[in-house]
Amino acid sequence: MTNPTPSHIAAVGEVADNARQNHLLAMLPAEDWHRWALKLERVHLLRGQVLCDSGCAPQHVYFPTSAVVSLLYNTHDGHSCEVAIVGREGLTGISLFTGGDSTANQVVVQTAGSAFRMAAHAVKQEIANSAAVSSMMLHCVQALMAQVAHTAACHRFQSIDQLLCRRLMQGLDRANSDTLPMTHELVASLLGVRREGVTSAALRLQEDGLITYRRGHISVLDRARLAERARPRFDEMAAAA
Amino acid sequence: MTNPTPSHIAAVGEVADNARQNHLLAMLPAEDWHRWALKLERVHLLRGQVLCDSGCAPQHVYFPTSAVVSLLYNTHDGHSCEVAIVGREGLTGISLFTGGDSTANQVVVQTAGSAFRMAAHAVKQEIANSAAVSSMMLHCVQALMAQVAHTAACHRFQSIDQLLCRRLMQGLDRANSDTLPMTHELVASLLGVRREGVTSAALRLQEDGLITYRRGHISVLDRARLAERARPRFDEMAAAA
DNA sequence: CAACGTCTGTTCGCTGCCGCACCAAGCTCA
DNA sequence: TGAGCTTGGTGCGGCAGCGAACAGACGTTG
Repeated sequence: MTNPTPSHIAAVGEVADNARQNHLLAMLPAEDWHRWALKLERVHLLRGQVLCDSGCAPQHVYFPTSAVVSLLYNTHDGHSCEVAIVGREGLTGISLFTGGDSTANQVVVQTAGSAFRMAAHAVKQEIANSAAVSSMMLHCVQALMAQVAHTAACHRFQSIDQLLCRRLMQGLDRANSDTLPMTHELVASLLGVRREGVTSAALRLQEDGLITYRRGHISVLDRARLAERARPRFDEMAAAA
Repeated sequence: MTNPTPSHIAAVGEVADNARQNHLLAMLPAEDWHRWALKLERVHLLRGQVLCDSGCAPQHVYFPTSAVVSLLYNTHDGHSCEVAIVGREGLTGISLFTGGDSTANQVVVQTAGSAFRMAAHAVKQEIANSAAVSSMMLHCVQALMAQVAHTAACHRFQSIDQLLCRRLMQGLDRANSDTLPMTHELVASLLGVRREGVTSAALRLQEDGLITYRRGHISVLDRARLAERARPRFDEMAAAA
């Protein structure tokens, strides 16, 4: 939407204004940020765009601002499911940091939007030169690990209803509105379940007034009850007792 | 089994002899290893021992040699399942490195055996002072992440049979013999399924000559076919075609 | 405006897993 | 040696999710 800025100075100004919408970039100390603003590039990410394929080394590290991306695990038999989700609170491409030059995960854009990116070689330089930067990466790794472990547990114990609730919450946390741009089909592929399963789960949630939806858009009406429902019923029993 | 060594020098010698059975310790460059031998402590780990509870900061980093430990994810409703497994190829307590001072995961000893450990504060010093050490930690994080992501996918797509095969393979890779010391009940709790489910899966595997077992011990007879069976049948179809 | 492709709703039979209950065969320890 | 706990084997009803197939509704595009 914004026109290309005519001068380099103005471009840097724009970066400064917008890039800090990403929480990680916002937390960078001034001395690092000064260099970073020159090395960051603003990009618009399109839904479905593959930022990094499984088995490949990332070419860039992406810091989403309004975009939301998924980390997908592809099995050798063609199935795939989402193991983590990254929005303005994080970054993609930590394998550049952890050293193995390829990720097991495919990184795909789920919600179109803006992101800032830095080339792989520049990131490696920054990591080597700044303690604050590598500390940032470490926290990111920690958060990602927790998220993936949580996903593993949810995939074992939760019903489709619960998985859907949880996924909607995750999307909501990273979106600007209460409406998420996703079809039942898409949700199904992220959760690793059938489309029909998602449809009937969504119907139940809609009947109960938690969400409403139309062709390709799911709107959350009652976030609190959605969060409650994302957790196993054993909880409710304990709470009721 | 070995008696406590009378002198400090002898103790260091013992550490040098045995600790390097852990692959990470074995790869440390000589200059780092020189310091490490003085800071490492040999411990014998007992089955069921909790090395670090979820929500707590690890007191030590453990480098298993003959022991095998599990990383468990505990849900708030009392369920739990294994998200990763660590043997002589790795270490526990990476959260000391990634910075958040608590892990989401509980670390429990599955197979009794030896390990070497270093106190948390000493580890932090080492990480700060040696590039080789932090590189080692990074690779470890990478490997762990891959393992957890794989677990997430398996929990979604695999049957109990496949989960069992996979878990036996993982155990085997880290054991000294073909016999794993585990009951059906234990396996069930690690996989997050019913004990009966494990029993019937084990029966099938036994009928097919892949394993044999008796009270608390599972022996793998045909590792190749076990590995093959751990993968979804879609693979076999593709391979057959 | 009409045609087409995408998205959602619905059905049916089947399978795998769950929860429960019970029994038999080890192993351990007094 | 015998009591008692642990471990493994079995059966049964029930349900959630799968696979496949089809129909209607929506939106976009020519």
